[in-house]
Amino acid sequence: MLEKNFEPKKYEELLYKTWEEKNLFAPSDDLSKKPFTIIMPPPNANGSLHLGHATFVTIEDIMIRYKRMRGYRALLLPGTDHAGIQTQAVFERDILIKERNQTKFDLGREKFYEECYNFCINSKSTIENQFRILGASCDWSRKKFTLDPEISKQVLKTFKDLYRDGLVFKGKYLVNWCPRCGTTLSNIETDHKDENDKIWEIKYKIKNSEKNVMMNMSNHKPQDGILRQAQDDNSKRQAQDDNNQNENFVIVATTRPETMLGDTAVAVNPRDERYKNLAGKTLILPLMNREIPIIFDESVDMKFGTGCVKVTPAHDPVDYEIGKRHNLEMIEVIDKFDKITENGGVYAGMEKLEARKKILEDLKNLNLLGEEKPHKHEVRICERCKTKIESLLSDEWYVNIKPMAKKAIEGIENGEVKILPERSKKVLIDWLKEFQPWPISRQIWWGHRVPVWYKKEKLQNSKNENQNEISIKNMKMKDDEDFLVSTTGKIETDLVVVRHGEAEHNVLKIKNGDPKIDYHLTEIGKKQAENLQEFFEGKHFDAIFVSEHIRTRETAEIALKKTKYEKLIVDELLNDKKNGELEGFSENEYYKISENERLKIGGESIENIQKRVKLFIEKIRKNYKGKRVLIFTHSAILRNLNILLEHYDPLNNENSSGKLPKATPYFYTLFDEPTEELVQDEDTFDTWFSSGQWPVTTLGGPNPSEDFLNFYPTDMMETGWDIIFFWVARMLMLGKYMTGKFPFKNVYLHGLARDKNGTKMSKSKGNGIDPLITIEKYGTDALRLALSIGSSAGEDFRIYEEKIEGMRNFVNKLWNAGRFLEINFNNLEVSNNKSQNKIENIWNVWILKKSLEVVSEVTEDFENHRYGIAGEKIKNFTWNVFCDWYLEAMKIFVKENFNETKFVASKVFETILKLLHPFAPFVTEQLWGDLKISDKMLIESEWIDLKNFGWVKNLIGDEDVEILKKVVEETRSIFVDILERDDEAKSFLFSENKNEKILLEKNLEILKNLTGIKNLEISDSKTFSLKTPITNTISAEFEISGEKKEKAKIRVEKEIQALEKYITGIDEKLSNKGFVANAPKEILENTKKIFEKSKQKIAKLKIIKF
RNA sequence: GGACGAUUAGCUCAGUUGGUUAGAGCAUUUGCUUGACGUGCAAAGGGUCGGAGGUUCGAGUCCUCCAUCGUCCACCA
Repeated sequence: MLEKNFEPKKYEELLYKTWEEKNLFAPSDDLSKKPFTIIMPPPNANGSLHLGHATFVTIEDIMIRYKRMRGYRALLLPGTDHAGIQTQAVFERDILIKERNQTKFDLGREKFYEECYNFCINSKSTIENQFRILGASCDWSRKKFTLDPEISKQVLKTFKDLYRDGLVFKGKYLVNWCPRCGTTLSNIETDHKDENDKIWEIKYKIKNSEKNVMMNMSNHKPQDGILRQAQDDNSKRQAQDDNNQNENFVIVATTRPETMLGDTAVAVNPRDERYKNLAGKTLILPLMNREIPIIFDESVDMKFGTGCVKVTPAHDPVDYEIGKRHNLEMIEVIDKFDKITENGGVYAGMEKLEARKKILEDLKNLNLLGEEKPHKHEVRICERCKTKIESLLSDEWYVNIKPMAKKAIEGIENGEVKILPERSKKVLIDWLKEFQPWPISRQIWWGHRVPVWYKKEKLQNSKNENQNEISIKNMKMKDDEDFLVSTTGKIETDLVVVRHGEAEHNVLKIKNGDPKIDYHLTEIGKKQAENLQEFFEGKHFDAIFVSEHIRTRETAEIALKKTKYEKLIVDELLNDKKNGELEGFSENEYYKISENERLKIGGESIENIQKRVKLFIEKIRKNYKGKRVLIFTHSAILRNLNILLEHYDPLNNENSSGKLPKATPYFYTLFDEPTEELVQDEDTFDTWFSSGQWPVTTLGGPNPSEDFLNFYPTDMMETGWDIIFFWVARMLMLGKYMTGKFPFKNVYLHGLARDKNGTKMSKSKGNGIDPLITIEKYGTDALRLALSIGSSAGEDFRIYEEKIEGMRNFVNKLWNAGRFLEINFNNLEVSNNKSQNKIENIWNVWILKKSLEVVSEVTEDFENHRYGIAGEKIKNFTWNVFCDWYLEAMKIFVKENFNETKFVASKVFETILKLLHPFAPFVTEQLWGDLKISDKMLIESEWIDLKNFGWVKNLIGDEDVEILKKVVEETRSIFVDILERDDEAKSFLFSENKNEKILLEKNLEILKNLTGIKNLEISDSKTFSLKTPITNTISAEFEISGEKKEKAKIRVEKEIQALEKYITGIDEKLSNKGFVANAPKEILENTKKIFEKSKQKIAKLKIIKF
């Protein structure tokens, strides 16, 4: 017997354990089923569960559970992200500084990495278990971590590939530098913040100024003008500044006076009349006494400040661009530790802000400081630690995303990748169109270390400018020769090996090892080769080999149609296995003969093939060491490559050895020891560089591993819209680059959780909802329902305790419906063989039909990703239809139609459990088990197939239920409102229609129960009572006492009024020629019907006598 | 500065392609209870759908403008 209330804590953990132990989260291995894959956004390994996680887990789990029930090979693949900068910051702050009073330098790089790794592994298991609490039905056997050896290996290799393809470059450019994190950041890793700051005016002397300049200037008012003479200043200053009496100044404004140390020009707008005559002039930079030019640049806003801008190309993005345009010197004056560099003259070594103070002071003393004004402006801050960003020049690795972005844009535009909500399409495309190179190196230790190795000897020759600088970044490299891009520090020769596409002899099942016999590619084979074009486009190979067989050449030629290459090198070592006398035999006959026999008649031994492969590899080693080579060959060669190059086996296991996928690239690397001592680059990759490869690497791609072949490209990428640029854009670009295919077909961007007032949830505001506390209090199902019902793609949603409480109530309601069924039926009976039975009870017919309507609607909503709406419909059906009407009526009729009712109630409840399971997996699974619906668990049951319910269509009686419902609603309302539930008063129902009268009589007990009127009778009309029409033929009649008559009268009058108003509207409509002519038939006829009905009702109401 | 979104009952939100008298939950008021559930049941009050135009036989729904709020992007010294 179920308990009175559902207590989630009692069941949730156990249920999850059972699912997991029974391995029900793993995708079915039935390959005839379609795959449906979601790669989960990996949460940061350092943190704990927050509502954002709960949101995506809920939505993704809904998708996966639904698809699993629909019979897909559903895979929800979990994982965690090492989250470079963030983890390093957390680890430094919380562990090193707080607990041990250490810095990372105390540990050193290796130790730091090791300890940070352990720290992550610990947090990782915490968050993984928290995902279990959320009910995520993900396949834990496939879980991944961005720093797993296999993943890391591929991440580094991708960098190498990009480098080989000319898409990676190193350069010294202006970057966003976070002084706290001590690293470069990409643009999207910075935020903007309004800040109340100050702006200072500084005077820059014009060198050798002439009178005419001064005269022109005097035409301007001091406020907007902008050149002022020293004489304009007060006499005190004049006295101090006697020597400069006749000099002119340009006044610039700045919020960051310290940057003036690096000024190399002052810019004005070329259209600015005020400064036309400054052409060719130079200025003397105060404090530094450096001569700097006046330049003219369109980017200067004439209306802002004085219209003169000091230009510091090395420390400001705008100035940097101006500097590039005008070929200005870039003088670095602020270093990566926020100190003034040795270029800063006497200020060298000072803290940035300290220097600012001193500079202002010195300027004041020199009488060169103008006004100081408060100034509100936007500053850039570090997305992670909120520290103000410094712009400075730094050597970084960049990815030229332009070609990849172009492809991504195409994919989005042509619908290859669909995005929900639609509007995000434009946002994403606009962002991709900006084509800014992506800086991917970060100056932190935690992450994938940049796989670039410098020759130590050369490094020692170059000078390390700054003692504090622990990076080798600033060391100069002469050219490409001086470094090696390598994932291991060894010289790496990459082989991409492709088996030919399907050829004629494959179809004919004929053995062919003689290259003189031409078997061409079939149409399918050509198609297979064509599918490689996208992958090879833009890729560079140092040599391309084919075997002597025409099929490899054809495959190569088609596959490389979009690729630039010189020639195909034919090498007989790559030929297919020789068959000797068995050449041309059918496979059947061939395999009848033993290996030994075959060798005797000229067949080729495995040893011999291996010898050929070895020879070939030696050849490559000799001629293409450190390069990348593409090979088109045969399965025999591929297999033996696998055996020979033990370091990597793309076949994964022996089961797959039977069939090697055709026209699929396999990747191998040959390693050779370098001859010189090498030192690895000290930077690590931007976290998003590895997560950008996530859908590929988690599946073991781009190597043709089983999972990669079975699940890539994935079906759905579900994530928050806030990381669309960070992540979605990068995955599209890198996934396509790595595999030739976009990593997912659909993107669903969920909204972000907000509190009741619509403000973002954050720890600092304290308005966040902790999912774990919430679950503890209300259960996982309640939280999941609150997060999913009423949410839609891209729309932020509000979540608050009352909402969760409401969902908890619903879960309990469902539980009790189950409990009620258990009380009545003990267990449920859903076997399909009863489907042929006639259903006689009208309530049973009605609920069955209603439930199927819901199935149909909800299924469509699921298919269209309207999960919020689907959930709401199920909830409403369960509560307001099944419980409030059906179960209430059932209480009365269950005894008469026990078997039939048991069957129908079971069937409908089964339906409810199935529909609701994706949203509320725990309570539904528990009920499913407790009511013994099936031996299978609910999670593995099949979705309702409407085809099995065709017979329901022919059942009749559901319309009668609609009539009864109406009777109940009308009667109940009057009974409560007018009669004030006076049980003494007599209440009657009356129908002019004989059948209806029988219907009412038959359902009298139900009507009594539903209306709450104990004395309800079916009777002939009594004219002395309050008689209210319900339908055209049915009326309810009440015997009411004197004081209630007035109330009744008001009610009836009100109703008449409303109806009359309504009917006037309809009348107008119907007399409108346009409406009659244009409205669709259905609408028109419906309107007419309603008009008549309403008219009749009014008439009936009007004749009521009180 | 550019782009996008929102504005419907006191609060939080639905309202699919324009077509019956605009819905739900919460909150409010009133009443109900001997067994599925008070984490419940029933009834009631509450909206000229932000404003102004327009298209249409018909607009919460489509178009234009405006207002307010919000978000994202962007180099304003």
